Amino acid sequence: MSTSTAELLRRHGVQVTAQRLAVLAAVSDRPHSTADDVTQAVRAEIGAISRQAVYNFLGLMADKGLLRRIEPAGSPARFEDRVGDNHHHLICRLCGEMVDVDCAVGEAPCLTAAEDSGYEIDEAEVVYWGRCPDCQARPPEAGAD
Amino acid sequence: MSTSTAELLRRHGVQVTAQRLAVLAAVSDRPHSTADDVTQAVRAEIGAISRQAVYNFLGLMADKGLLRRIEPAGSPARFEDRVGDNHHHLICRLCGEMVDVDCAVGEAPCLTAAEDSGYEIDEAEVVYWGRCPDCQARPPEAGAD
DNA sequence: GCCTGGACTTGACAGAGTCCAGTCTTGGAT
DNA sequence: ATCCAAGACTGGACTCTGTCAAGTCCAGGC
Repeated sequence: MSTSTAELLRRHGVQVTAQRLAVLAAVSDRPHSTADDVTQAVRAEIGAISRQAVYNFLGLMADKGLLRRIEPAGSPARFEDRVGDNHHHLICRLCGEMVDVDCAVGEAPCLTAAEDSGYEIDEAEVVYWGRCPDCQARPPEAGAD
Repeated sequence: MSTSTAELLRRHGVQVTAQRLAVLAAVSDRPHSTADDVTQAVRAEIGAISRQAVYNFLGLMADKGLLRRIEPAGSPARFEDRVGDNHHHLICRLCGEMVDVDCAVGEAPCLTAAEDSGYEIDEAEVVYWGRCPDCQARPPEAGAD
């Protein structure tokens, strides 16, 4: 798939490098990765990359709309390559695990505010908060250990 | 109203101090304030307070459900004393200005995810992104000046 | 094979928030 | 009214994310 990934980048006027392909592969392999997760993964894959290169490229891709940046409360920014559809996220309050939730409506903005206060709204971002199955199963952690 | 504010705190088993009353007053006066905004306001009001005291108390109040903490992407945490209802926020992408939007449903979670993946959902957080009236009126800022 | 713009690296820096040790204050008990 | 202990406040160091800037290196067009 790397070939078509490279194609995709060139088509968007973005130069292709080994680092960039590895970053995209990492995000694709582990959706909802943080910049740091990506850096680790890329280093495991191609040996080395600078923090800055990762930040630059992730930011560039997010600007181009080829990656989506998610910034949940209390967490560093996360990235995913599922773009173009308008899905939302479900996040566990305890462990931070995040999963995708399809949007019933399908296109952004998928909700209309009751009163827009004169704002020109282009997106309704929805985050569902709760407890994931694992954290429900293993709940209180009452000072055990 | 400070008297009843003090009452409220005691009723929740929270000690009352001049700093705390000033912090609550500041948040009440300027909803959507950041911790730093609050610190500035309190210093103007009672002379001095430490950053730490502000963070501790805001966190405590948020835990008790007496204040609500909002953490929009790209912004430090903001606080408001409008709790108990389930309203949402409308944020300007350009200037960061934030306004409240009433929730049509009224209680959390106000939306049901299409597929909950086994999660136990307790809140649906909605953020509307757009451009505020001011930024629409004064748009491109095309490298002027 | 050369050249130039863009990508990468390194290191310093900034903003937001937390941790910790010591001191001071609140508010219940005497 | 005074004393005392819990817990609030202070100041400073520290961590974590992310950004800026200067210099070097490489992709890809000629």
